[in-house]
Amino acid sequence: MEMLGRDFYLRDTEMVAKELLGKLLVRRVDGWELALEITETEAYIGTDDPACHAYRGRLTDRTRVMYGPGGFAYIYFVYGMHHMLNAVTREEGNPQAVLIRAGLPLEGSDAMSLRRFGLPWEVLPPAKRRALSNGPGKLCATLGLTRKQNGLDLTGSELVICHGKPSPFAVETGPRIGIDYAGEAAGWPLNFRLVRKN
DNA sequence: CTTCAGATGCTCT
DNA sequence: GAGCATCTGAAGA
Repeated sequence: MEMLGRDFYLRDTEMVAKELLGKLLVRRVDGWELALEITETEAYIGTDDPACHAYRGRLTDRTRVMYGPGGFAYIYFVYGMHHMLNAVTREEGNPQAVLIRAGLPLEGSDAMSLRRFGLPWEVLPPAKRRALSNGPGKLCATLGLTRKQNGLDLTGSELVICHGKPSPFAVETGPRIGIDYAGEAAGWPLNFRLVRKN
């Protein structure tokens, strides 16, 4: 599978968020190659977005990666126990990012299952199979992503995004999740979900 | 299926 | 010290 190049990320964040749907998120760790199809994303569009960590130009150690060029991983820690994975977008100095909220295991599901539950994929009940990567915190736990991976180059090798198999799907748009503090901006239609028809 | 509380620690004021 | 881009299990309907 061909990896997305830097230019993919140096564009309009909303467009990148939509186009990341159906792409393959590939994580190489402990000799494994894990891959998920991205099924939900969310755009955080910079200094004028009250929900964005870089709102009003806030620049701290945590948000620093967002101020660099697109195509790098912005991974942060919330709620005392969960990590969130974002793909930084736009050019250097324009702090925007796409939160990867969910995916479907496509490769290495056995390794993912062992990492999360200590059980092989074959014996996982359907509910636990779904729980591997149907939320942003779960996805990071399953792929072994923590703040140690913050700043990884998405055009490198440990964590990359590739073109998926061509397969038609629809895109559903909705409000962003879990950011009520952002007021009206929570309702901006910047959440995108991949929906495949039957 | 739904709601709900508690967990837990880093980040910024 | 307050709040957070969440998850889980338990309980009810």
